Amino acid sequence: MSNIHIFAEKLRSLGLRPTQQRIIIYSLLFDRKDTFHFTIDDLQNILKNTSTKKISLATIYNTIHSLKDKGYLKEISINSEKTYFDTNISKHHHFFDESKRELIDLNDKDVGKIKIKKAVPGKKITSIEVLVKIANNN
Amino acid sequence: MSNIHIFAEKLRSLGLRPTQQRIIIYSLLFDRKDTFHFTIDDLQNILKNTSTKKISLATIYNTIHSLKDKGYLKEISINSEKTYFDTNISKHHHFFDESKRELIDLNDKDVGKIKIKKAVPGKKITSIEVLVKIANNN
DNA sequence: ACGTAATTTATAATGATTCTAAATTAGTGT
DNA sequence: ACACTAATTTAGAATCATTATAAATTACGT
Ligand SMILES: [Mn+2]
Ligand SMILES: [Mn+2]
Ligand SMILES: [Zn+2]
Ligand SMILES: [Zn+2]
Repeated sequence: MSNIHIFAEKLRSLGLRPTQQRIIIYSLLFDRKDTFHFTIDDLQNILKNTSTKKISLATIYNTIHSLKDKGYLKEISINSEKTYFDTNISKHHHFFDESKRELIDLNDKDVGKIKIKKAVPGKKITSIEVLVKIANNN
Repeated sequence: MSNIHIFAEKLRSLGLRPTQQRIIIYSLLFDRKDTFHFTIDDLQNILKNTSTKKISLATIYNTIHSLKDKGYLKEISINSEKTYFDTNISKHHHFFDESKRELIDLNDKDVGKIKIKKAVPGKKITSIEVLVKIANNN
């Protein structure tokens, strides 16, 4: 059973035709052990360097947005300069390394329980996310 | 002692000439009791509706960036659609109302102590920020 | 293989932000 | 008050990321 076939099935199960481009992108994003945090620009560069097949920028955007809409990617806003995507769609938090300007996952268990002592009338909490900025020591 | 004169002195003390445009913007931002969260677009609309003097978009950007660079405004990224600025420069957290798409301050004291149980070698924590998304009940 | 709809692609359009260079204004000295 | 100079404002152009368009290609059921 080749990975490609498995990815093709995954895509099909999402209602997305397993095109060559989607399989290449899907395997780049998900055929790895760890969470992958990336920008569209990152992805474009990696694809340029690792894939023989040229994938247009429009297709990169289309594919990422499809995967995001299907709930397979999370979008993360850290600053106005870049938009990040995250293959870890579970509830979790982040370190942001100000030096390398990259995200590192903080498991939900890595953060103590967060107590919110204020409520807004008529509103309920839908999510709580912590962003921990880090920089080089000294 | 008019407010305008006070604002003029404030600006001067920041190394910014108290021009008519800056005084108008400064008083709009800071002559209020509560924190003000806004986008450039918000500011432009408010100025259009409240000020007789027309202020160019370039000047709005210039002024906001000057104030941000001087540490009098904080920039906040919630999502990729808009960039928010915050007149509250103290360490604090936020509610983000998904319905109204607006920010509400969460005082540092309104959030229980946050314990980060993971460290990154060679890195130190420079800030911890919590974003609590809220939506209409039911 | 054929037909058709889905997808990809090059390219154009958009929108927010930044840049540019000319016009205006604020502060200084007379 | 007037003149001078540097700082600031401004309209408009440039840039950059993202989205839209519409023609070419591909996937897939028949
Ligand atoms: Mn990169
Ligand atoms: Mn608004
Ligand atoms: Zn993550
Ligand atoms: Zn705030």
